Amino acid sequence: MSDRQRTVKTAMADISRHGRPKSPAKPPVGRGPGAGWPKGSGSAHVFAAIHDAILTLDLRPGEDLDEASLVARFGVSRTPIREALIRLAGEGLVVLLPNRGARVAPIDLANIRGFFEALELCQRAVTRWAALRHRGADLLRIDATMAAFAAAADGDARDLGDLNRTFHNAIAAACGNVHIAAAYGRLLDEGIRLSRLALTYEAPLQADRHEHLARIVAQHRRLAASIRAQDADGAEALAAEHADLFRRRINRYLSASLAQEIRLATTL
Amino acid sequence: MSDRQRTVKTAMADISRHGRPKSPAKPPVGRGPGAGWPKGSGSAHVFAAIHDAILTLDLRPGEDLDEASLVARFGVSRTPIREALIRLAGEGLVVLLPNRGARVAPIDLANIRGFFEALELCQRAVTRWAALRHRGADLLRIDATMAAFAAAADGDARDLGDLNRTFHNAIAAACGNVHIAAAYGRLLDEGIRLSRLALTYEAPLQADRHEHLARIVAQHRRLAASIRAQDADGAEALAAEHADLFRRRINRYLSASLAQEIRLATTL
DNA sequence: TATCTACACCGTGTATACAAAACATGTCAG
DNA sequence: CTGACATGTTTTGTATACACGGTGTAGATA
Repeated sequence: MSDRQRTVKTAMADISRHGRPKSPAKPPVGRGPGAGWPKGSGSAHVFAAIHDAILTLDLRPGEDLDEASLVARFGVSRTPIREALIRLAGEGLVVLLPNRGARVAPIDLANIRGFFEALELCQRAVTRWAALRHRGADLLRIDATMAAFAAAADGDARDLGDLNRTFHNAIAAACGNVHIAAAYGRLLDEGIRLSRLALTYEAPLQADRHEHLARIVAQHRRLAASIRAQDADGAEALAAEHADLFRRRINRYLSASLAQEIRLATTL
Repeated sequence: MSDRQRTVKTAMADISRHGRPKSPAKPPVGRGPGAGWPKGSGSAHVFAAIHDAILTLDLRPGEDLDEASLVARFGVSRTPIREALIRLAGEGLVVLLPNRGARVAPIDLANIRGFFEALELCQRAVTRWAALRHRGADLLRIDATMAAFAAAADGDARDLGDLNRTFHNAIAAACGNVHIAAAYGRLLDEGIRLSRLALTYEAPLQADRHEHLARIVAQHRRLAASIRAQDADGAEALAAEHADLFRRRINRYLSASLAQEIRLATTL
């Protein structure tokens, strides 16, 4: 077996170890034809599982994905695997190399400025429009997701990325512009990867972690309040500030890790 | 044969009548296994052909796409057809209905305001950043595509949509932000469909057509000049103005067609 | 006549078989 | 010893076979 296959299988095994995925990793009854998932759900399951694994970095950026390993892991044939990979490529999470397979989209740290630039632009737009156009149900969702994040932050949950994304997606759902909301959603996905990449360089229990979380929660609260008050300018300004907080945090971690690597490289 | 199949075949036959596609509609040698396109190109060809047909409205918005007809039309099996449809769905040009096939994404005139809003936002950003960050090769491409559009407009070419899109894509390529450029590219695609939809309601040789084209060409020229001069504010303002010109043109045609339809409906 | 149901047909989702391209390995010539 | 070439293996791209879900229709019943 080649090295490519091993890496994928290892990462997928990690999923099980972490308790993911929520849905069963294998079809209810067994293998073989006619014994799989209901009907159109095999491809959807594979897509969701790989999507999740990429966002959690269980499948690391740049890692090779060969179809044979995925077939073995998910117990479906190559057809739904390939469909899932194509869909993931459409979302920018996977890169397809003609005649040479697929790999997890690398995180382009060289152009990270462009990422934050796009994130700020979309976040400002989405938040402003949400303030202007939200409906009752939107506010309920925004408040609920905000509370979920705040509770998890209080409770010392380890990974707040998903909850933060859910909060901002709730705002995006209220903005009344599917085009920008879709682009924003992708940026949020990429942001989760960045955030978790930075976490790997972060000391597990950093000194200012609680302070930082409190700042995020406070900004979320002000964001939700200005949206509720239909204060477009205020919401947009807060969105920019919030994006900047994220940017500074990531940049801090990345430059710290860079310094660390330089230190390592020079002492060798 | 069902009605669904007939509609697709008719539209595809239109492609041949119009002289499209540029690449051969069938593999060089013939049908059957082992006689198709090189290797990974069958799917790519189908994707490009359907993509083109959707943008030209040869495949009309909302039209059903069944795999059997596409198989017959392109001479490849269902597998590359399905891959192409999935990719197109990823770009928002096709809608996949679980267990019930695919259809060309409808043009959502009800939310057209959101489209123009997103277009203006992305066009402003992309054009501003292009002014700030362009490189030499970018300017060459921008000028070349601008000249191509202007020449075609002078020469009374019938369909300037592609050339206009190429010009703005050249600007997007110079903006140094792949995230927003990608979102902008999709909006330009949808804009072409909108433009051609409006054209169907337009009298073939409208009185103010030349005046309108001259205005577009003039704006393109000023856009390129401000980008070259690295005048970010000027470029962004022009981008907004240019988007607004497009919006007003589409809205004019659409409300004219709406009035026409109401007139028709009330006289019946 | 209207409605409900059983059934057959059609089309999609998945599995698998086959072909071609890329990759690795080993051999031979220089 | 090095490099180029040939061959076998691996992996992807495509074709095809099969099974399930959805849909429409015909017949029965109220």
